[in-house]
Amino acid sequence: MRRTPVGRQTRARGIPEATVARLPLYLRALTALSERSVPTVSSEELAAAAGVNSAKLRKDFSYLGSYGTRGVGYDVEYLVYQISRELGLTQDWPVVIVGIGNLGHALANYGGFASRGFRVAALLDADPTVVGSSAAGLPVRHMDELESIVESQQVSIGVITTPPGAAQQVCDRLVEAGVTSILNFAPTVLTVPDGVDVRKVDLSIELQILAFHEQRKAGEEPEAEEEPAPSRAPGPVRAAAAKLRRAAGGAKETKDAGKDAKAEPRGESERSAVMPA
Amino acid sequence: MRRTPVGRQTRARGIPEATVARLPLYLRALTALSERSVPTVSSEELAAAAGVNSAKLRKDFSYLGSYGTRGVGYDVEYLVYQISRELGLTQDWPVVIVGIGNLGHALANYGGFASRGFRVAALLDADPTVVGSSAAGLPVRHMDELESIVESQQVSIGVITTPPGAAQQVCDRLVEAGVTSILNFAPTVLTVPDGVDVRKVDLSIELQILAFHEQRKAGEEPEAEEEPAPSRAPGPVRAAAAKLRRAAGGAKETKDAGKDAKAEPRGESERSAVMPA
DNA sequence: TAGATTGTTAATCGATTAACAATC
DNA sequence: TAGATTGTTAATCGATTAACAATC
Repeated sequence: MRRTPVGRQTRARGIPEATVARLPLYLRALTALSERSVPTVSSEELAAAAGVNSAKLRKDFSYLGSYGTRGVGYDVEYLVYQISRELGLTQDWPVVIVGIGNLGHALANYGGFASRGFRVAALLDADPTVVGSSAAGLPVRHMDELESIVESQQVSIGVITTPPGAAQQVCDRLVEAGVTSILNFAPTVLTVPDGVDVRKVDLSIELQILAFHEQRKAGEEPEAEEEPAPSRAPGPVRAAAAKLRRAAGGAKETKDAGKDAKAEPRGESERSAVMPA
Repeated sequence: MRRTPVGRQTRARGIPEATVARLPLYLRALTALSERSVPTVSSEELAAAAGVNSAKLRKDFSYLGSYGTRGVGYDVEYLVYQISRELGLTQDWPVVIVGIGNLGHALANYGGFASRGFRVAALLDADPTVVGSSAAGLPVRHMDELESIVESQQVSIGVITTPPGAAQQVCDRLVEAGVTSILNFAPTVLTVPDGVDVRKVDLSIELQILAFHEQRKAGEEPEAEEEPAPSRAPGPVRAAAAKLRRAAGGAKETKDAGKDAKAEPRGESERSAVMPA
């Protein structure tokens, strides 16, 4: 259905985004099995290790091709290779990291990059007091060198770990220099031209989502006390009301403890809240 | 439809997970407007600032209640308050960070936490050479103190930034001590009992997803050269084949450049690849 | 062969989007 | 009033899941 008319050994294209986002999970689980020299694995076992359900895993794999053996399972090594290839991890990806603060340092040292074909081509910073220092055995170089590094090392992926104020400007320079994929850790929405991919990691978003659910675990009162009625008055009056409420502040909000006030295992969200059985 | 039978001013519960995940984006955009003293904003403007489309934003807000004014837009301050309240950010959330390496340091210093009601109650580490040092003005304390800190400070959220090998064990102790929400930065699938939420941030997954799309930008050949036919032989033979191919290694894979080989703007994925127009 | 497990179908569920009536 | 913009509907799209025929 999603599959393109299948020729002889042409595999389907148009792998769903949700599937792509899970391939790294499978790959990690498979790599662990491989290191333990486990030769084959069933969809049930692998799904458990990756924290998803087995029907989803089989469906996901079906987009890649028929790499399993009925009655037996999947060959671990073969699948590691196929998924790696599908993700593009069988080739070398030079990346630059821009903004070498705490987070830039952490990323430069992060083992998960190198082991997956990502090679830190350079660490860059605009601050002269940081330039010249070293992180993860690499020298921190000045932003001025960005263009020449991107060009000479054929860098197509940039990682932004600058303060939010500098992110768009850095992004523009990366794109101008030829980078076509950007991983943004700065809490800013980046604007990029067509053909450039941006993905974002916001360290506080996940925490906020946890707070949302945590809040619901707390308020179990069946008959909850009501919020003051939302004012129907126009803007300014509302704003004033908001300030008043905010001033009232810290008071724990119980309000309507609804049907899902109970801890709700969210299953596999896109963002992969993993709750294996 | 999703709405519970509506009483007088009871707002809907059961906000979709996808909506919850976007509330922090809206909140950030609104906070920026608030700092510029912008009094009201339309769904169109706010959507652009948050990097989503306006229909989605209005739909999202409709789950929270009717906080806009037709013909006018939304009162910025009022909406900041409502979203903060919905996310549970109007209360104080003490968190512990376990594992004070580079990433733990980065998180301890991360401004986005404090500004949203998250307070670092303690930094913990098992390594005696790290214990006693300080990060972000806080002393690093020994793991032994975990239980007493969680109890005395009523900590319900724990952040794990340990090496992968230690993560499950740390998780178990956190849960045992009373923590019911866990943000996991270690690349491991954590097992937790019902009622405990786990969210995961994997720094390399996003990079792998970028690589997947980057790979497709490169191979534009209309008639692509085929992959060697997937072997239909059983396990061991495949494994051998895989090893052979891997040895052949670095060679750039062009293979089937399918219909979506072109750079595909992914729109708003769950993981929020933001590509504003 | 009998047992195991894949790959696929089809039903269901949830999320996105355009369009527009309601209404400020 | 006329213009603007929300809140909601309904259609569409995409993702999940259980179930099972195919087949090792």
